[in-house]
Amino acid sequence: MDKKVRTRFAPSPTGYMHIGNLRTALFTYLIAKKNGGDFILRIEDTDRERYVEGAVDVIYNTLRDVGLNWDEGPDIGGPVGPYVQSERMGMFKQYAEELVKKGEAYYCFCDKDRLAELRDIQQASGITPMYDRHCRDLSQEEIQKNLDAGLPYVIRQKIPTEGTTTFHDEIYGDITVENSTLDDQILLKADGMPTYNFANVVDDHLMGITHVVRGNEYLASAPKYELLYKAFGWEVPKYIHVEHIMKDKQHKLAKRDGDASYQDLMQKGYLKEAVLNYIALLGWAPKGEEEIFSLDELIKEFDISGLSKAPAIFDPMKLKAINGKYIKALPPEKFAEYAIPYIKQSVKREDVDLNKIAALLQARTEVFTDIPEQVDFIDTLPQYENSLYCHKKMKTDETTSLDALQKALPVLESIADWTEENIHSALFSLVESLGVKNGYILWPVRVAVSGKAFTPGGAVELCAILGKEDSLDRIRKGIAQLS
RNA sequence: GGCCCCAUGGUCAAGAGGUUAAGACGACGCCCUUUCACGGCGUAAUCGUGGGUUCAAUUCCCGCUGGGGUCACCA
Repeated sequence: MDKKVRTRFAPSPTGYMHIGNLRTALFTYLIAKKNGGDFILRIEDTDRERYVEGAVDVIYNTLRDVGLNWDEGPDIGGPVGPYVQSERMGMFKQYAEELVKKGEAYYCFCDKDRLAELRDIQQASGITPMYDRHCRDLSQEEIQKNLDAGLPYVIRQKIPTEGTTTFHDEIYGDITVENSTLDDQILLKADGMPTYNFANVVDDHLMGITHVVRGNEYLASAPKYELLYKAFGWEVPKYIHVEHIMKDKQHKLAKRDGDASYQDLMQKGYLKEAVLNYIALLGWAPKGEEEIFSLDELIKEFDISGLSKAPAIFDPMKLKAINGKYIKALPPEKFAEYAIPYIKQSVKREDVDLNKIAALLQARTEVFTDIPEQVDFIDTLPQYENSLYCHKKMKTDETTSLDALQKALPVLESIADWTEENIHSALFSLVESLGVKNGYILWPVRVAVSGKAFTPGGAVELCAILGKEDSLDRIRKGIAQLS
């Protein structure tokens, strides 16, 4: 029987959750849960330069918000802690030294100046910059002498000079590269701290990680990882390299694009379920035709074979559409709860029924931030052109509209109890007695009352919301404007 | 530039050596409807390009083109 699946999400606390990152977390989580395994959170906070106050909370909050709950992590602990990389720093030196003993790594005393100079020369002559292995074959005596003299050193990986290295990726298959193209990368820095690549390999091994999901940018360093695992004699985890999320064909979705982070999207009025659902679909395709999935459904549906090899372009339209589906599926009370703050942004008057407005809005809202503009006519009737009254299909124009409004006004004035039902029957009996099409009366009324071409609801609903006095007032204004 | 990866409609994408080349978003058209929306129905791709292999390739191989990634004592 296979051992238990363990996956990990290992973000750097930058204070920003890119949706590509969140998607990686999602896939990582899904692979674990799909196989009844554990999802582990490891914070990679060793980059002090990039440290941002409160950034770890952004990670916690985002993950919790969308329901990606971790089984082990900094806050809840676990058997293979610590789960914050800065607290693990002391443990890497011994592993680097173990590799030196095995002849898989070596001490390097080259200083940064020499390396910079080397790089300059190589670049100038059009060669790919690589360490020239100056210290690779130092004698035991030389090494000892330097060590005794207290010279600073790093430990480098000893890459085979010949042959090829092949690693396996679950979506790309086998990938082979010439060892001669691989650099003798630094494992342990002069300050005794591990480099990212080295720490990653050791941490993943120590934490028993079985599947590594990471961005495609790591594909190029994967052979070096492969070699490291082999050097240690450790079992290599399964790799799943996922492609980037693009803004367009040649640019990755970046922070400045405004759609790039989970926080951006939340601010724009998207539902977290919709965002999670949409990003799952970016670079992954379900087997069937269904596209709307809850997190639990994703666990059932997800399969690595559906992952794409090509980058995917982020499509705000599609996100909107999916968000709209989630909004329509919301219980009306829930929708009202979300929508009312947005309605209040443009509706300040207090004599209108916000819940009623919300009910009208639900079927025609794709994103909450669209709401204020849809209901801005409620507080004040906007200026509008008489051309709004003209509708070829309704066969209305300025003349017929004036007539319609003049006929509708007294009928509406006579309504004692201003309810939607009463308005409806009053207007429809007028239509009937005149023997005209519904639109003959209703279209002009709606225009007069809203001043807009598109409104959330028809004439009857709008009148009911605005109240008798305001509705009649607006109709009178319409009559005046048309006269 | 070296190395690696990728390439089906505007976008996300399914797909198999021989199919009418799914579906979704968007677009367009029609229907429903008191507008818009919602809903329903329908329309639009020969699979980047040039060569192979094959009875047959969009599906396999090679070149080209295009795009992406990567080449730090950063993570």
